[in-house]
Amino acid sequence: MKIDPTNILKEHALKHTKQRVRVLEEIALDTVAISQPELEKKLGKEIDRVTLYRILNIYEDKGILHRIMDMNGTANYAICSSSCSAEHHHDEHIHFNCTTCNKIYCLDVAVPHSTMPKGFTAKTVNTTAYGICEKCNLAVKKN
Amino acid sequence: MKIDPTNILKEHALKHTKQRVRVLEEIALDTVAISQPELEKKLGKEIDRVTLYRILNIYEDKGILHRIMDMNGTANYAICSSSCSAEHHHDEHIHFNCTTCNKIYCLDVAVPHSTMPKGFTAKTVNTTAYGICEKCNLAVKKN
DNA sequence: AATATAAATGCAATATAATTGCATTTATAT
DNA sequence: ATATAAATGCAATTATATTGCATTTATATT
Repeated sequence: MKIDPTNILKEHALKHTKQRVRVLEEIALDTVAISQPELEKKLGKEIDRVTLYRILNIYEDKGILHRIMDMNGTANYAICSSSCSAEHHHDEHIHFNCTTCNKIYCLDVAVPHSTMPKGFTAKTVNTTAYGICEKCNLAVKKN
Repeated sequence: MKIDPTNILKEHALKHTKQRVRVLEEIALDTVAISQPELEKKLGKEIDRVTLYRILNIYEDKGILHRIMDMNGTANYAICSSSCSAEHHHDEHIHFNCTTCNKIYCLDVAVPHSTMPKGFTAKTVNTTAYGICEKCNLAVKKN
């Protein structure tokens, strides 16, 4: 995914700081979502823990990133598709959480719709499939 | 939901202790999932924090409870339907997470199936809808 | 019913994660 | 060039989870 951090920050009226740029760069490196601890490990020397928290929060608020919780309650972040906004996260796609390598993929698969019971109004629907990802499936075959 | 703690414990070859019974009783009170902090608040006088963690973990392992993470990374617990086992959690239903009261409902709605991309093998699929639950929707209308 | 023993509990200590307050630094509008 | 409003980093705090170990408890056996 090719992103332009400077432009993203401008679009959302956020100050352009090197920490904010670095976070976006790091997350954009992979289409796979990256976890908070991984980010912290990668950026820990350059960016303070607290600052990282704050940057991730503001990015989520603005709809720049979206946050996916894995089964351990760890936050994972991925760049939102361009149609996201602060009001409405367009994260109605399927996440695939590999139980071997723990990576979270954003799958390009339509979310099947299901009707809610009477009285319940759904805003967003999130589907996460747990299983073995392509890479780990291949790794098993090799051994 | 009518459950028999003594029987459940026996079925899973778990020792019958008053703490374990209390946890099951408390969770069975409501069809809605209960969060770890809520449980802790309710049982904190009777059961030690650590013991509670351990009981919840063992119940999850055995397939007696299933754990649903809410968007804050907080664990919520609900009694598994009888078809659950240690090997295979039958949690292929839809959860509804109310963004107002934060409660998580286990909806009795079939999970729509979606096909995984080539190379990905899914074991379980979890769908969570976020929105306003029946109770909170009614509460709004009243005001 | 008494007792051996293996497991569960509770407490203290430790580890890990997240948040808050505040002084300093930095981006940007003028 | 500079004023100022915001972001950062650090220290301290608070919250959450885990580990080790002594004590208690459930249950199988006699």
